[in-house]
Amino acid sequence: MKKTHSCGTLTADQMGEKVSLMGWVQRRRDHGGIIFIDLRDRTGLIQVVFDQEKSKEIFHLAESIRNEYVVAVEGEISPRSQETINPKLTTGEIEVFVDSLTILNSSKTPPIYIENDIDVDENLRLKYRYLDLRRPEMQEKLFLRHKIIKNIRDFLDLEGFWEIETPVLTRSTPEGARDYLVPSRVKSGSFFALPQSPQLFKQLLMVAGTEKYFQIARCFRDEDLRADRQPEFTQLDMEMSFVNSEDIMNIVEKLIVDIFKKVLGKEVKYPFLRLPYREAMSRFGTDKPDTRFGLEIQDISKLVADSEFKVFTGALASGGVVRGINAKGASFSRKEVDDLTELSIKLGAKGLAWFMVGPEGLKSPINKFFKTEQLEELSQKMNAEDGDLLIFVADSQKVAEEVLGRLRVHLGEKLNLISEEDNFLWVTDFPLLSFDDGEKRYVSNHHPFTSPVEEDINLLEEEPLSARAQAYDLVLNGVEIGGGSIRIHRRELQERLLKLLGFTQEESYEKFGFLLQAFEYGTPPHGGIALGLDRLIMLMLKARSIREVIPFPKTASASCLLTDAPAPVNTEQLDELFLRLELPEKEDDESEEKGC
RNA sequence: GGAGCUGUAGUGUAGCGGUUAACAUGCCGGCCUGUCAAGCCGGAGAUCGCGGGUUCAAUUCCCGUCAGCUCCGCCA
Repeated sequence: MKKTHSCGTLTADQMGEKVSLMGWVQRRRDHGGIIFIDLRDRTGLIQVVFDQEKSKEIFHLAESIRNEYVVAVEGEISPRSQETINPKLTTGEIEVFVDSLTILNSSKTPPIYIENDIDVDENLRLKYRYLDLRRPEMQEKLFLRHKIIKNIRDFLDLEGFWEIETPVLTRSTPEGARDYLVPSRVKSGSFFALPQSPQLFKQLLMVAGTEKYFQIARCFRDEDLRADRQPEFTQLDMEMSFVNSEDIMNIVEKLIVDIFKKVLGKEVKYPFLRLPYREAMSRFGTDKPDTRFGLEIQDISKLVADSEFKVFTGALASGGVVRGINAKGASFSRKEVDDLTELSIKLGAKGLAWFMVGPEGLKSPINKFFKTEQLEELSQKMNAEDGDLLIFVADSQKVAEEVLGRLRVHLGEKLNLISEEDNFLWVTDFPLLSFDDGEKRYVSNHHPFTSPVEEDINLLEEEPLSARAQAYDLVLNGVEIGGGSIRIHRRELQERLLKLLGFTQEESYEKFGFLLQAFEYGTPPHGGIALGLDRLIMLMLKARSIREVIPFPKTASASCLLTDAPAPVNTEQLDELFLRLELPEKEDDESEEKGC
């Protein structure tokens, strides 16, 4: 017997046709003399009917069927009588009268319901992921993920990109995230690292003359997890030769517009806003602003400079700033304002100055430190209206931006100001370097292969922090979904950068010699970008976590509840690799010999 | 590494210093020929995450631990 049709695709057009269906039993309704089964496959449900009078034998077999049994049925597509049509089912006008039944497999009662909108511990969903993935909403996610990736491939193919694979076993390079290491058996004592991204290989592909490269690349970073971070994740990795930043941003915009249109049927507005890093920080307090709502940060430093309020003037005197947000229409209670203050302190502020706006103007315990005309000016600058709440942080610029940036998002959510639209933007003009106080050296903001802006190259040695990078981040709804840059393609400049980052010449040659050498053989100017596919798909499908769009994700402690990985290995395996474990003392009973 | 939240039949929840640990759903059995969240009747099912402490008595209070989730650090 062959499956001839899919359950959810059958319509009244096939009326009278004999069909053979195979799938899972969603539900059985046994009325004694007649049994209904909702048969499910990945396309949907259809009702199949067993009539006692048609065949005692088949009917008897049908009585033994339970949920999630896998069955094959043959029968005729029949119309339902008017009263028995089920408008909730796409196949609700028809049903299949069964004249042959085979039970292909039985099933235990599943630990989770195979249906949408279940409210169940994520533990269970992950442990029985194969059942969780049977649920229609998860199947939809798998399908759309497939569609998105297929569209990306089609689009980039038409644009002349070649999909090229790069190694997963590669070498550990300094900078960046913690590497996952893989010991070499053949070269004892040496290790491969799993790639954090195919960065250097894609640059070498440009040296190799491939001009336009892309890859749906699995990347690995051994860092702690978040709702939008997994230790292994998928990037759409791209690189092009003979291009500038604009070229790359343009092609990515086209790509995004194309997949939103083709997969979701949504029109995305473009070109995307380009926001210089400095402006993003001062207006939104973050380098990945959510611009779906207002509540922008205002600077009132000048305005309050000659007030009597020591918290403000003190911060200004030590080189800080006073900045604030008008929480439009917040009309918070005193308790809510106190909670907000507490949150600010948790975020790193020393406190929160606030004014409630009433019909007579600003009201606050700190009113007395300001002259009437100062309050008036403040009102105007902040566009204060009855019912608003003005909040201010006085601190270093860095702290004020950071705290207000977070408060802004918090308020946006609390005040329900965030619209459902998809809001893309580019953040550009990042500083090339920052100074790491802990390590006492300059570190790359993007990565060490990012090219400075041409006219800033001469700043590198005397004023390194002022040099801008030819880098750009793509942000969607306040989530960073990608970043890229124009790369350095000349050995001399790359060596200068590495030196600036604190690498000795020996270290540079040892770690990056292959790249520096490659640059000596006619490397074209090039640049690229990597998009976090899981995050993009999560946002496209309005999922709450990337775990929802990754078939087999890991938990917050980076383990797989389905396979129980990672797991100990036996000593023979370690011996082959010349490895010996030296674990921190901890009463561990019998954790040896598990394997997978 | 740090903080917070959660953990009670298969599942989702309730509960309380002393109970026969409750409800819904699922499961099992019976009845039932038009249901589609089928219905009716009956039944089984819980070492209250784990360990320790306080107490005459702990699922309940305390401490620790494990697991999951969220956030901070970390994530070129």
